[in-house]
Amino acid sequence: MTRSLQNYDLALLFAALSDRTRLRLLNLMDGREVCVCYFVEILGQSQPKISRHLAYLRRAGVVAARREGKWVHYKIVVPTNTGAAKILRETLAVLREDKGMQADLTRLNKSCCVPQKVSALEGAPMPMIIEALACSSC
Amino acid sequence: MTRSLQNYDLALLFAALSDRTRLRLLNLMDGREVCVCYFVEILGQSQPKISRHLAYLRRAGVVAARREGKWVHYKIVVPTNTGAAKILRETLAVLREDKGMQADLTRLNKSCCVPQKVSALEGAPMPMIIEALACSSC
DNA sequence: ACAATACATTTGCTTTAGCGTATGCGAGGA
DNA sequence: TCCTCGCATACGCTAAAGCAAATGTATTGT
Repeated sequence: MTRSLQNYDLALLFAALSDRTRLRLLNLMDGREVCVCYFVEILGQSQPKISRHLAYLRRAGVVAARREGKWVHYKIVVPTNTGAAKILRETLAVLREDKGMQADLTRLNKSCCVPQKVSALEGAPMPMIIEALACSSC
Repeated sequence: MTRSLQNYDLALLFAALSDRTRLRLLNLMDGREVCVCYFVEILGQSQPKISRHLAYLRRAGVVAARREGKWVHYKIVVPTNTGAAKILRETLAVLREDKGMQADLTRLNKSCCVPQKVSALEGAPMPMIIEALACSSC
């Protein structure tokens, strides 16, 4: 059914999406489960900063974390609210048209296909393609 | 064409949408051009507060103001960016399902159909239905 | 058990958001 | 011209966001 939870807190979702760094993180997670170390490497920003923004996204219920040994993987969680889900998916679609976002993805692909070239990523688990974002209604 | 301006500042749009009061204002403007005095009356909040939030929405390019004598009317401006437009329209759709938002609209209809019953609105221009938000592609 | 790795969290700081109160400004009306 | 109305903005404050730097905490390797 196309029913949504009553009175979904849209403002909270938008607050999570209102920061460029967080949008870059979401763009990197679009269709993928990504290890934190990649975020740090690709965005070229401090690890605590990345971690804080990921925590923000987690508290807003937009992403989920999964531990695997030393590493932690993040992926997008599509909201159960139908409208919020559409908004998130449309957001990702808009990000795909942004040059900076495309550049981030290019660097991610370069890094993960030849991780040994990026010393910081030696032995890091590769980003994994997931289908959780398949468009169900838009 | 379905082309969008490169690198639209999504974060700015989301910042504008990340506040409950601003979402209530947008909901009242959904398909309507509304005079500021109605916002003050319906939301039951101070005039400067309403005015500041309207200014925030204006700076984000989400609404436009039109002066008519002493009164100022506000209406939603759908972004030229295709994706941003979809996000805004979907946002309005989600708001329509919110009980609080529905209550706001009920009060707006009551106030504007019998403005003489609300002393604060004596002589105020009525909200005007507009078609600017007609769904063009969603 | 000890050290190193990969993240998370705390601390201290600066910036910005949001609010109430007071004030400014443009458009009528007397 | 002065006053009032409708709205916008400035001011002073408090709370929250965002950052860098330091510290804490699992997990793994030795």
